[in-house]
Amino acid sequence: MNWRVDVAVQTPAHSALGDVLSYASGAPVTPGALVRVPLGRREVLGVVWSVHEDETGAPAVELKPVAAVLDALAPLGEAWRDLVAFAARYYQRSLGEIALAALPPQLRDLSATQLARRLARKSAPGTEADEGGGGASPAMTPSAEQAAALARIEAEAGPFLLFGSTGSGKTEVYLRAVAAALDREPRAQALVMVPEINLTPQLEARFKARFGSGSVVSLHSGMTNPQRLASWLAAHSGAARIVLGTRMAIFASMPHLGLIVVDEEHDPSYKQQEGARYSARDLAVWRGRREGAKVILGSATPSLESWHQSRPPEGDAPGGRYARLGMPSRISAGVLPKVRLVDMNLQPPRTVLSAVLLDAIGQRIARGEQSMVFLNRRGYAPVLACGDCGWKSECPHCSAYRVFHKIDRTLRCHHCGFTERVPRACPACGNVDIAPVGRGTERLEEHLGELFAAVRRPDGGAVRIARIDADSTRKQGALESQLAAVHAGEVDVLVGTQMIAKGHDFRRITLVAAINPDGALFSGDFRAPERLFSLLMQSAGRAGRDADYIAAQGATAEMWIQTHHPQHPLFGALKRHDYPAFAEGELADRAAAGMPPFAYQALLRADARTQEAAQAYLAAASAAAEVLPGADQVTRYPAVPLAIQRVANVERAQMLLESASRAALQRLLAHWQPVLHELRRSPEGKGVIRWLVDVDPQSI
DNA sequence: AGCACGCCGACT
DNA sequence: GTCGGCGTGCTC
Repeated sequence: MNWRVDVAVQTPAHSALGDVLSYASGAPVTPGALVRVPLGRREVLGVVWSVHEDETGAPAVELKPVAAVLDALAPLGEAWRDLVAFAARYYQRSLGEIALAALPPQLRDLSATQLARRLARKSAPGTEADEGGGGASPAMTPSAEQAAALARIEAEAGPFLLFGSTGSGKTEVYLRAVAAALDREPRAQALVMVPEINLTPQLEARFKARFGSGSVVSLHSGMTNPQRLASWLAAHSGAARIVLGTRMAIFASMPHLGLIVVDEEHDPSYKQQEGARYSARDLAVWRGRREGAKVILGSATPSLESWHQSRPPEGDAPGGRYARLGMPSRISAGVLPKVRLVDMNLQPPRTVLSAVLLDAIGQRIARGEQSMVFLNRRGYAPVLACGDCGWKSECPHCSAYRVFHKIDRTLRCHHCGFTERVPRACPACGNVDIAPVGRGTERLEEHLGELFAAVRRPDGGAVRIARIDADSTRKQGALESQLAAVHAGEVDVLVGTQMIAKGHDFRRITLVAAINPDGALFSGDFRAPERLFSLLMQSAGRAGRDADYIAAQGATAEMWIQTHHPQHPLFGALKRHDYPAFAEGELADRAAAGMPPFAYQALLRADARTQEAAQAYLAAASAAAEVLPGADQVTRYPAVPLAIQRVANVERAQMLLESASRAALQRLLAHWQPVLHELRRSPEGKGVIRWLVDVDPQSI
């Protein structure tokens, strides 16, 4: 008897190959099994998607046989395959691309015997770590708010939006919800996701302290391939009861999944920005429903999508699909920091740091407290310019300026990476008087150093200023050691990008300042205010985390914001720490303008040698979409260049699709896919390097 | 995506 | 005379 085995292999999103490739097998193979199959001249890893009995015996086309079945490993479950299939369909990618990306990379290079050997070694006695559960650290008594949230999580199906301000103890709720889920069923597993790799170590420590280290594994791209494989295998076998990870972890194979937690669910990093552009948060909700696992989305500043989805019923209008659990009180520090706005219109022109803010920082230094100054732009200056001829440090390959990095005297393009030494004189006219324009964290650090040069700390020492951004933390372990220095009190003023605003628990910081956040207020990107509000709330949350310290010092934690628009409603809501008010305002605007979450969007992007070629492709694609199913309910906007039109000598253009009906948009996209593929081969597709579809784009 | 084949410039 | 540039084409 012969079988035809349909296998998902890593075929690119827009190759002419179908979703699955068929192979011959002399024995039946279980769907979900991992196999090695010949593809062209090489042999690749694949996932068996379906198996058909081949009754004819003599097939029309000769199929190549399956090379090997990795039968040491249990086949991937139906629920996992459904998740992969859904993600592939929804985000317009090939099945194999998602399926293979969801597996640990090392699995691709392992033969059947190598894998079997590895698994045998893993299950050998002596390698088992301590059992989870028993060595659990004692938990504190939950607050009334935490207890109420947990009771609803226990009683209702969810999904839940846990809306808790910074310091309200969301992590304790996660820990207890995980404990409850694991107790409910002896084999149950929990998946806990965080937005950034940097945030995994402290969370991992808390979970290991509570549940024992043997049952907790991590899954993120900062791990080595062998580590990732080990974690993945532990999750797949059920040995790991708890998986902590970044967005990639949403595809972890967890046969007994009972709970999914998405911490900081509003964070943009849950949306993958290259390759398959999936949202791990949205997939978490889908996966939870498919597998009967509870889902908890947690945030102090939820995404407007989740906030809207969790709206309570009002009059005869039904509520959203999520249950909203509010935890407004801050337990780790008595009061939220006081928000102070500095009206920069009243400051001398071109002021970087206002006198009042400098004074406030100076007072902190005098008291031995720490301050954090935050500017979302790394480098010394965003542009270098010639005063004589008007030359600017443009990148020759991109439509952007190269950033001046004084520390190594380079001009660096933050888009394509092109780096040169800073010229001694203007490359255009030879003038030696070329000057930095604007400021980044490097320059701010230098500037603060000059301003506080004469100031002494209480112990008589000089003021210590440190900077944390992508440049200062490039080396392995650099972030950890710099954070440790801040914690140890070895820093008085910390300068940094948004990297320092996220999650890190600085105990001794009593002042946080945003130097220049105005850019996002009137940005073309409709989500910019939402991101700014969230960032400022999170930054504010960094101040005064150590309640005992604050109380003992009689200090007040403060969040300072320098702005030219102190009357802006965003700042009004921020002053009151009133996310709901901010959200209602934004949602009203979005509803009026017919934007998400009241509409669904997708982008078609084309990259080409010339802008004309990119736009011609998009225009042809738009014209072809006219007659497709769903087109009558989908608005197609004209093709436009991207904000940064050219990167690494590639011209980029995009086109927005929008619909009040997610189904209609999906229908159109599904029918569009083959057309887009074909169009690339036609004259209209001449010069197009690549195209891609981004469903539910993060920014447009 | 890989990995081939295939047809035109500067080097041992 | 070869090494190698990346343009098109194919992979069950």
